[in-house]
Amino acid sequence: MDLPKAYTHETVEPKWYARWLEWGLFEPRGSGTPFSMVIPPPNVTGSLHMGHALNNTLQDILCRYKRMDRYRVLWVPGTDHAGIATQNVVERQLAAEGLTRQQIGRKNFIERVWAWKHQAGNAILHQLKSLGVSCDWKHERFTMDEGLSRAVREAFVRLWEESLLYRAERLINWCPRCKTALADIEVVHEETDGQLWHIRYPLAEEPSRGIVVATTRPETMLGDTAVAVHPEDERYRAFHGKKIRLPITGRIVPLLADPYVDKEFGTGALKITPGHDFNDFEIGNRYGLDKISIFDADAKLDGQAFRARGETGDWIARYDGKDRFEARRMVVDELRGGGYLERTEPHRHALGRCYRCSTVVEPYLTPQWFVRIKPLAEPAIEAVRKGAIEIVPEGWANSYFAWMDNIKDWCISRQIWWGHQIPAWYCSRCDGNNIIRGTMDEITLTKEARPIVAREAPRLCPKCGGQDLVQDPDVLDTWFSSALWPFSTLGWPDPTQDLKTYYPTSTLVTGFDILFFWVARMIMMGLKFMNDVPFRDVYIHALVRDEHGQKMSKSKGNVIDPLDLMREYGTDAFRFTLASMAAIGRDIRLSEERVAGYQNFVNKLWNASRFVLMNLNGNENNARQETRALDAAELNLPDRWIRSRLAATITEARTAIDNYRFNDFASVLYQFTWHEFCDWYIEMSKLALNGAVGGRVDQSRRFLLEVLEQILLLLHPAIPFVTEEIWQVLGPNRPSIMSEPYPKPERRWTDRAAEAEMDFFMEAIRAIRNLRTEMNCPPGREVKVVFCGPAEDLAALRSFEPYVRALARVGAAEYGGDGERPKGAATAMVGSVELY
RNA sequence: GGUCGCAUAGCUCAGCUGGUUAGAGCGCUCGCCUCACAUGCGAGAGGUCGUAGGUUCGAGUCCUACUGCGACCACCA
Repeated sequence: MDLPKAYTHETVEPKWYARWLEWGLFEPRGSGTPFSMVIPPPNVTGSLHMGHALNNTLQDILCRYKRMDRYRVLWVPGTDHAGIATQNVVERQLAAEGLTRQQIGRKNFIERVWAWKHQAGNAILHQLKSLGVSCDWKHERFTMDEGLSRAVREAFVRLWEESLLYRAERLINWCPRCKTALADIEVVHEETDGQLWHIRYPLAEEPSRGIVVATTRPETMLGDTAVAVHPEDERYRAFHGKKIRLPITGRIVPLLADPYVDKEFGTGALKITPGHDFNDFEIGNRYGLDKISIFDADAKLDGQAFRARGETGDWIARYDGKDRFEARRMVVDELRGGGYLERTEPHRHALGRCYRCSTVVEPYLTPQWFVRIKPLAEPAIEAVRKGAIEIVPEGWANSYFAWMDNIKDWCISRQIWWGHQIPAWYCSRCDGNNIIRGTMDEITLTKEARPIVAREAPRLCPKCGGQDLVQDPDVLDTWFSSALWPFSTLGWPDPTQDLKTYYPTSTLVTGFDILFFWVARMIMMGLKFMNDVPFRDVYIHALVRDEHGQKMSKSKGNVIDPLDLMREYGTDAFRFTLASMAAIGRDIRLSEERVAGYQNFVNKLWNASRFVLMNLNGNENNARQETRALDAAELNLPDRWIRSRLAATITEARTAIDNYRFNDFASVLYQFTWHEFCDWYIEMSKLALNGAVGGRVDQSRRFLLEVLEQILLLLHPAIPFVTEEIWQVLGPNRPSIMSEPYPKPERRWTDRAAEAEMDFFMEAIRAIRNLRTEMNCPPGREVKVVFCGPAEDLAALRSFEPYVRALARVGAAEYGGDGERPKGAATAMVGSVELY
């Protein structure tokens, strides 16, 4: 029964993690109230970063606490297939071999992604394990597991059957690099310095007159089908009803008067490109304008788009195949050459970029699948408004409402290969003209194609009995499967015991960056398919920044690898740091010094434990119940005090964690452990153990052990490894600390009189030490102290004299009878301190 | 453009529903290798709580404006 002089996290951490697994301690146990959480599934492509570390540390603290507190805890881990991100990774590998996915074909490509997933995809889970997370690995799921894929198909089909899903040609955000549609929230708007080009469009009838439009995207004029002005704009009243002949294309377009146009902006005249601008699209719909899609999927000019309309001219050949930015330069040059470019001015505006690859997105007219979202959003809004779901900190509820109130239909189809292929098929016989076969096995579907939606591939066309059915080549947005995560991981659509027991889950811990991507959608889908919220509480934690408050990013080179910190300072120190800085609603500025500071705390706990251990004689455990039940009358003051303080600490720690105040939790325990238990209680216990203050020595030993064990139990959720290590040395061969109940304060422990008395004595000791320092008294040198004050206080001090002697190095004490001194003010009672 | 958040010791931050001398960690100063711990012990310096008003018996804590940061949302070409 001994602790090594130094704590070695390198060997202790893996040892205990392996044993916890072996003992099945992460699996739900007992018959307590269920407490369940699902992990925000990290991307299979990911590696552990600070965000994951914080997110999972907080979840683990909750789980370990609840588990010890006798809840039946299930924490479901897993990973997300991360469609575009993963596809990009594997495509890059192919590129290194000089290949493209198109060259190897869809089937081979998907096999290749799976191979990659099996080989490298679970790295992040191993990293999570080294963080100590106590999730139930037997429940591990992957969003493309067979079970979860079935859930995805089921959800899709049900939405379709209830007309909450439709396929239609709409203007969507298109990433020309990923070559897929994106949902609105997958577009990151970025303020960018651009230009505003003022272009003169001549009237068809009188080319000498014209109207000047202002645009940030001159190349889109090739797709213009109208010009609009405000109906009450006096400048343009004379133009109403006129036709305009566009430069370059020579296309004749109408001039519209529409109040949407802002008279103040630019020239007050707006070119309308319904095929490449969301507003123009709306206007186009109102006036029945042609929507010309001037680009292909690569955002290169598509000559066919013009030829198909019967347009002619050598400009078509000139622009055909040109990239959109090249086209812009060409258009500007050509306009300038033709005298159409009136002027340009610098203009700052928000540019949309792909959230995966930062390519400037292109509004693009294509057939896509959409979720009709309003009917799903309404109950989801209600759930938060009525408190069925509580968002912490509540400020985020505002963002949630703002987004949900203005939510637009969700584009869920993606033109990539890695993901859940859409469970819709098309009949070659019925729909032949709408199915365009490309090279290899690629097909393209027109907007008129009529999908047959089914859970499993149909053998025959239900209409004509045809056998040649092709599946929709698109896959679903990754977030579609994530939205089902809280119930798909529990076995849905089967009515499993897990679902019954653990749904709705208790708490979701996540970052605000995926509030809309994920949280909002889980709420909508949970309510839709489970008729109940997916979780009761949503705890939204902050971002981990560097010590200067900068976002960590590879490009800035300020990324701190959590694994490095864990290796250097120990996982417990790292976890405790994260917890202690996780104040509600505030970003975390992580500095390495801070972690080092908490490593000292771990070390302090270790050494305090060594002290306790070396003072035990082996019989203490037998009498623990007795110790806990002892009456105040049987105890000396320090014992009464520490027990009372312990009770208060337990209450505060529980309250903190119950309210997701992880920083309070950490701070309360730090304070108690170091500054009450170590600084005072242990120091005073030395006298008791030496027999210098009377009382029973065995009782003092038991008290030391008892309080230390309570400290270990309290701290375990935050620093699981070192607490288990000490726990096991204190009681060899006993069950894991994880299976112990979380401390509860007993009413009799609270002893306000003892606390007041100790405060008084501690103040006296500090006053003496203070005076010693002021008079430059060497630390080892004993002094004589004269106390003056009310007789009652003097008597109290006299009873405490052995402690005063030891803790303030007092060799002799005198008690003068100055009744004038204020009662209870210990500092004032220290009349004089002198060398003797 | 809209919404929200933050401004408290040198640094990073607590301070929840307004109430005794505003706290912590790190850093700093001084003195100590005191038999658990120098990853330590003891003592100490350091803050007109962003600015200006207001509510109140009383405000870092509530209200208003301003300044400075930051975030999110957004179709003004």
